[in-house]
Amino acid sequence: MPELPEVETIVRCLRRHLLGFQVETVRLLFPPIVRNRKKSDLQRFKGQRVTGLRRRGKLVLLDFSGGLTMIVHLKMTGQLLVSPKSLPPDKHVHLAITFRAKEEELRFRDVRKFGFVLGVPTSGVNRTPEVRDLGPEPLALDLPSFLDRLEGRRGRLKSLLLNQRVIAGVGNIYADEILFESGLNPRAEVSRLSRRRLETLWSAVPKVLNEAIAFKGTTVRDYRDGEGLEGLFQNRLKVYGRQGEPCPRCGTRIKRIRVSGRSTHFCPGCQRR
DNA sequence: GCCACTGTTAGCAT
DNA sequence: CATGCTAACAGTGG
Repeated sequence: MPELPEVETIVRCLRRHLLGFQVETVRLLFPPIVRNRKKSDLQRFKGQRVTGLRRRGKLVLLDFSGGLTMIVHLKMTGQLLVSPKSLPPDKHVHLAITFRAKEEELRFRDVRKFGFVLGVPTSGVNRTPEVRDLGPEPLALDLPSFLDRLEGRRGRLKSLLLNQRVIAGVGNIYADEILFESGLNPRAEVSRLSRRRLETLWSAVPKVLNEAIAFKGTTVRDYRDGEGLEGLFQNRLKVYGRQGEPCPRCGTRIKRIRVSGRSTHFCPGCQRR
């Protein structure tokens, strides 16, 4: 679920709550969510202070003193929650970190268990495959670099937006919204798009993502920020989940189709190609 | 109860 | 190498 705007919102929220606190205990309740060979690697974080929170694509990076970083991917249903220690965790909480002189603990909760946590040296973050294989950040991507990335690519336009090696952070919801904003068809063949259309696409990407960040992300079902709060952008979605409703631009009924295995929402009126 | 569906992506097939 | 499908898991809704 969490795509770039949701992860960005979580990171900003956790920053306010966790920065400077020193880890007291690390409780691993469901070891398979840890991607390190040795699950005990996470115990190295004990005694370290939180020095920073960052986002890369859809990954959350928690930096600690002692040169350690915790990489978290929330996949479909993962959550990072700051919860009172007095509130008993439910069965979907797989990791809990307590801090000195803090009544709340940080919990990694994930109903579907697709998400993961990985402890690495901060100096090696960019060399870990999860980070290394990501494309550029869409909010800091100039037009020439964008066009370079698409050079020689083929396939459906939507698959391209979803490909994290091309651009990092766009998922199913925002891919649909970006394509609507651009007036481009999700099934368009990438290699046949004019330069002008690619330019339109390029400008729509940060436009949609920044607006979604301003509204603290989209809650369809599971997404919550670090405080357990829902996003507000779901009310402002133009096409995602709005099949059967009139297009806000031209009034045509929004359709829902399947593109490379993903449910896809678009307006047949203003996204003809 | 059964079946289809879900916001991601690794791993395999083509 | 690039691109396309599917399964991994759990829950929900028809």
